[in-house]
Amino acid sequence: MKIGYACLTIGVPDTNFKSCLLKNASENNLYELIYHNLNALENIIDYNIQNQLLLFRITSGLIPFAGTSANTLAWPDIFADRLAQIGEKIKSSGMRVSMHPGQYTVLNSPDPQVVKNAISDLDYHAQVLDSLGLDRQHKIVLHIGGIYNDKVAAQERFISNYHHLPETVKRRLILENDDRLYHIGDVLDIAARINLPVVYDNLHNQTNPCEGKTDNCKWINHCRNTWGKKDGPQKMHYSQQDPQKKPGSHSGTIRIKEFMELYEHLGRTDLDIMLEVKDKNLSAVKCNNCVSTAKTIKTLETEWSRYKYKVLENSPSDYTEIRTLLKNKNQYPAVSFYSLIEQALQKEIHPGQAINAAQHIWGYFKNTASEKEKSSFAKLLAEYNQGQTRLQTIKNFLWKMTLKYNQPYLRDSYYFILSL
DNA sequence: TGACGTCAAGATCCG
DNA sequence: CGGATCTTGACGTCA
Repeated sequence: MKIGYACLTIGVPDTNFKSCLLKNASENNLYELIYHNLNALENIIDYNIQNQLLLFRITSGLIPFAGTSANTLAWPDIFADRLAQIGEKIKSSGMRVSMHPGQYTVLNSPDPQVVKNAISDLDYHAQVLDSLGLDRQHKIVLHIGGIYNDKVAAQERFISNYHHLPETVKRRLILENDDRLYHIGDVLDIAARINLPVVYDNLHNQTNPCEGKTDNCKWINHCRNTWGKKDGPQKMHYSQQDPQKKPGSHSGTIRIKEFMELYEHLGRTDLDIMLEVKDKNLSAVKCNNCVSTAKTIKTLETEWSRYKYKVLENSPSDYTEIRTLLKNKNQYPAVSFYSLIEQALQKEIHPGQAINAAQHIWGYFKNTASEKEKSSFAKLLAEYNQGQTRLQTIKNFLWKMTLKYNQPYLRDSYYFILSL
């Protein structure tokens, strides 16, 4: 079982993607953007390998405006070597990647121009994966599209347009249930007629269930049969509802107990799970660590080193409890560990605790900081105490100090990137 | 015509 | 001037 995340990282240096407005999409500009984005992608792949994250979705924004008339750059040729290099890392590490055109790529539109654009966009996605030198187990995920007042006709149009796709796309295409129009039953019907694998999305099935059936395991096992040997292991999308937001909104982090319930109820590990969640790689590492049986307390200690100051800021009592939990070096209490972190991060930050955590961070600098920096920090704390400065300002200051005085331990801390 | 979703660019505001 | 915060853009469908 591989567990992965989609498109972006948090807290990993030099992994941001760039884009531009349509009006600025000159060849020169596009060249620079692609050059930058391929470096970012390679840095993400490196990070994934280091952290044993072997499932990943590549962002559709990798090549800005690819597949549209705004980008006439021969990017597959120009960047052939770079793409091949990155592909080698993916292959040699055993990583599986995918791509997922968004809700605006609609293959079954009654408008021929929209269909043409969709085909061109799918072709672009296939070109990326082909240029990376990856086989057909590296998939392209697509939704069915719109209904246009006639669902039957719309489904027929999807199938007929599918047949017009180039082989490079067909061999990678897999279909996903969406949160509004085509539920998992619809998608299974369509997929059966054109022999495509189906990706089950649990949250989409919650907001758009098939015949009111929300038994995840049932649908997952149903979809299993759509996956052929050449397609690689079955894939599914997993996400959780953000309780604060409207139905269908992804949660900030994967609540680990809820995830483990599904994992254990499933009782099989011959499938890959793509997480869709705001904290991206953080949840992927979390879930990975919790399903792994081969890890030791050392893994959790490394994770703790990243979370600890953030936990201290939100909840000193949970901080103490986690430290106690990690004292027994012969156990591997991963789920308890992450549950306590989740509990801590849900708590409201009290100013006194925030100052305490900031002072812990400051401890790394108090002997080396200049007089000016010392007085700046003191001033910020005092202002924050009186409600005149935001906590974020203090954190920005400490982040600058972290880079200036090169403190790797702090540089990797989630204290700086988890804002909730 | 606005909402939907997602991200970063671009614009604007502030000290 | 630099940094923080707000608005816009790019896509297509549906209410």
